[in-house]
Amino acid sequence: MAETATRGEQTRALILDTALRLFEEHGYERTTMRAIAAEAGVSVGNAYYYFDSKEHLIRAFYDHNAERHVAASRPVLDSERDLARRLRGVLRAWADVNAPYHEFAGAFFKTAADPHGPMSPFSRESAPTRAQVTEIYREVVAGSDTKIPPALRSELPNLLWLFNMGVVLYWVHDRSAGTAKTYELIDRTVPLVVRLIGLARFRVMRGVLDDLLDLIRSLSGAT
Amino acid sequence: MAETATRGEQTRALILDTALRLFEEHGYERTTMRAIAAEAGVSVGNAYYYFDSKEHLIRAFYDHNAERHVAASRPVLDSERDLARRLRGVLRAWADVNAPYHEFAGAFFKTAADPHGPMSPFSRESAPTRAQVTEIYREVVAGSDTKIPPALRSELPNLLWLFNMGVVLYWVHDRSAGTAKTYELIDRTVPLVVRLIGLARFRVMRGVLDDLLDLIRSLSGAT
DNA sequence: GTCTATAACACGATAGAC
DNA sequence: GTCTATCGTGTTATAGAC
Repeated sequence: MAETATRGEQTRALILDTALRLFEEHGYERTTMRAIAAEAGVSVGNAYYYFDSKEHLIRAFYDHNAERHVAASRPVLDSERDLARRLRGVLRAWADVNAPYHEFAGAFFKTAADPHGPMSPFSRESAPTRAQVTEIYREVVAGSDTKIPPALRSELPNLLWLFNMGVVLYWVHDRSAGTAKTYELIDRTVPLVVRLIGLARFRVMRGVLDDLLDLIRSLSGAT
Repeated sequence: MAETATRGEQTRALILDTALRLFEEHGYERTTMRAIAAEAGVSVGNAYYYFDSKEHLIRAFYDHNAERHVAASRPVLDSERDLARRLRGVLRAWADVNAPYHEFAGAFFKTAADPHGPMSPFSRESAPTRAQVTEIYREVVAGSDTKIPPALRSELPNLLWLFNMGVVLYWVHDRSAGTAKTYELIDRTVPLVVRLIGLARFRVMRGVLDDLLDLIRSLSGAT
């Protein structure tokens, strides 16, 4: 593609890369905008020219990693048909992609938690990136040979995205070496989730499931 | 009890009350420590003498509201035996108690999301308050006449506390008038939860449930 | 449109005197 | 316990250069 990015794009990328590196090295809070600008060899004003705020650097990082997550999910989506393997592969891909940033992910998570802020994963500004990731889970479901109750099928990608958010929640709190516990969480919850999906066929579960889906449809859009 | 609080306790309470009032009136971010100190008639340094940081004011608020939640849950716990009614009553009590602070709860939520920060509901510093609230859910279960599978019984209070956190997550994002949607969420999820607990008796569910409980025991304590 | 340099502002937080 | 003075940092403003 375009080997030659415009000068602005280059500067923007330089500032972002520098910021991410300093965040990795010294943490988010302890990295000042002045330090980022100095290390990148630009003025503070220039950094603010490309990023409206320090938090917007996190958003750029978030969008960037969502794309890497999509790419890292490609192999398993192209090679596996079993639902559990597909889901497990995509979640592990997420953890792999984000591993280098685990140290400062807390700060990222904190700004993401601001309910009406632009960084919230539920916000309008996050909609494009959210759609991009939800699309992975649509493909996880669509490309699987596992039988899925039709009532559940359309809502399932959104539920799996929510499940992904749950894994993120555990991950940011995970202090085990190499976030081993998060990988264990993925490996052990995925079979449970798939079994629950299978259980949805049974008469006794159908009542609960239908009510749940009905509830989700009626309450979505609180933000 | 002690009609005469020490001077320190009085000053502390004065600062806290003033802060909460200003948070309600102008929001958390827009209320400065200078404004709190000025309005309370003390110096900024004195405010910091009693509260290590602005966020610690939120912690004091959180502890205070946990106590009010316990008190507000008393009536339903003393009068109802049905599990669904008890659970519903306690959750609605939480929403009632926190209603006046919904506007600035987002800021509170944001600082609570910092994984290794002292405000995280999973942190060691939060353990006493968390225990206090979990105790409500232990009582919800213990005082109920609904049949609960023994395997589930001991872990259930913790799971219900987690469920409460889920309701909080929805609540902070809820922009409906009077957070009507949150009350709807409570009213409609509680029967589902209770039905799921009942389903735990069935053979097909037992496998999933046992694995889940096993997983929880093995992964708890990631923080 | 892209970038620099410098100063200034607001606010959370701290130091040290009394 | 309480105060005043001061610091560090995110952010903005100004005034311009290429």
